[in-house]
Amino acid sequence: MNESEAATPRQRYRAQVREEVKKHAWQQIATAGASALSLNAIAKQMGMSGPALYRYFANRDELITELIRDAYRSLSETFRARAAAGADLGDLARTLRTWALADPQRYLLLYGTPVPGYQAPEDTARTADEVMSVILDACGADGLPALPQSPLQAHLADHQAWTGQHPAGAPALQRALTFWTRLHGVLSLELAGQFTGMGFDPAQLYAAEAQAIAGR
Amino acid sequence: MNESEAATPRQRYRAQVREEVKKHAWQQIATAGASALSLNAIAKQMGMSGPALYRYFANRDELITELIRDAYRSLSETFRARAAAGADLGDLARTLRTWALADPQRYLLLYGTPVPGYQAPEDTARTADEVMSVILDACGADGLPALPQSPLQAHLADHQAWTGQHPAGAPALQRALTFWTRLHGVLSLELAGQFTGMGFDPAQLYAAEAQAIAGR
DNA sequence: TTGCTTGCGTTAGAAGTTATAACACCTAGC
DNA sequence: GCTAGGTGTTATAACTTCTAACGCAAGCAA
Repeated sequence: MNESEAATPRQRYRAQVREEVKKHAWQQIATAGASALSLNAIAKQMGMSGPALYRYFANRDELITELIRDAYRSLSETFRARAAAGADLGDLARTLRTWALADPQRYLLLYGTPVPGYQAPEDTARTADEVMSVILDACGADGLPALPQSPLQAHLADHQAWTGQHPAGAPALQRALTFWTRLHGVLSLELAGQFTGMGFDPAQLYAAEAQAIAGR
Repeated sequence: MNESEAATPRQRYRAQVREEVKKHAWQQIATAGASALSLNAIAKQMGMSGPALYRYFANRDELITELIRDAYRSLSETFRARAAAGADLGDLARTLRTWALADPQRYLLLYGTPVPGYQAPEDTARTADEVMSVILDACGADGLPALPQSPLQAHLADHQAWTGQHPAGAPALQRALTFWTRLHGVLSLELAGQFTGMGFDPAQLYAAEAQAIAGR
């Protein structure tokens, strides 16, 4: 938004083209995965020659990073909107699955296998923190099912670099992390197709895990 | 083994070269990920010209498939050996983490983001079933911590395509699946580097999850 | 209105990649 | 010892990313 309503016509045009490039990029990623994304193919689809795209993105990595940025923003906005509408932890779990299934490769771009050594830019980490912050808020609610007592809570209480200034107690910290890892566990295996042919419904497995952490 | 002690010297040589190719492939994967694996680069490392490798692997996909096959075999053998030595479910959890950390990209090759549409060959599915079978065995033991009752158990009892002829009850089925998804959730996020900078120790989170499923 | 600057798209090209084809050689086995 | 099959070679096609050099045209300013 900030980009497309820029002052000069050139900036507006530029923003518009960048958006179109990203649109085609998402299409390619959805069908063949991020590793198969080709700047050249995108350029051809848009009716221009390959090197022209480099006016808009310095290289392939920059485009992918921009896609990651957008994906994090989308997830963060979705979560904050639901939280603002009064969602509890269980609602957030369902929201996450809906968001992931809407575009599996988008989820996997954020949480799937990264290239070894890839360093996410600073601002995406901050957007990811927004997501975690919403989860932490919801983990502070009353009436959530008990989690097994474990030495983990003491450890987390002593190592809260990731919580920022969030005033969450040790049980909430454990619940938030567990929320993340358990739901990601089901979701990523489902999206990777590891459950296909096994016969059961991944949604029910997911729901059971969500209920164990977030209750009814 | 079966391959390298083959009859003719040519077959023996062939098997030897294939092994060396795979060795270099694993090195490349470990440092740059599977998507960066280059047959050409491997050939140069081995002191031969690019196309020579195609005598040994029909194409890149076939090499990667072979690596996946080997990885599954390694995991299955590791698990069956531990089980034969009397390992319980908690031991298997620790075994899994050790195996994964020994070569993160090997774990991610099996359980990370796949190329959309990639179909694993039949025999790898069977090797993966061996792993699940060992887990199911361990899930049938007495004295494991209770899992929350949920409609999932009824659903799993009705949809057991994946259990083969394994005589496991519904609680064991749920435990086995949960073992897989929860441990994978922690492990994959850790290997993907999602915990770096958060301050806590992933091993403790993993241990807590392992204990919740497998007990002490 | 007349420039001038800046940005955009082009082609050309270097350095990679996967993969096929055609050819030479060597070796294993008859 | 000879022959056939397996192995490695080079050449080539069709891709990829990305840089360089060029021309054009649109926006901005005097």
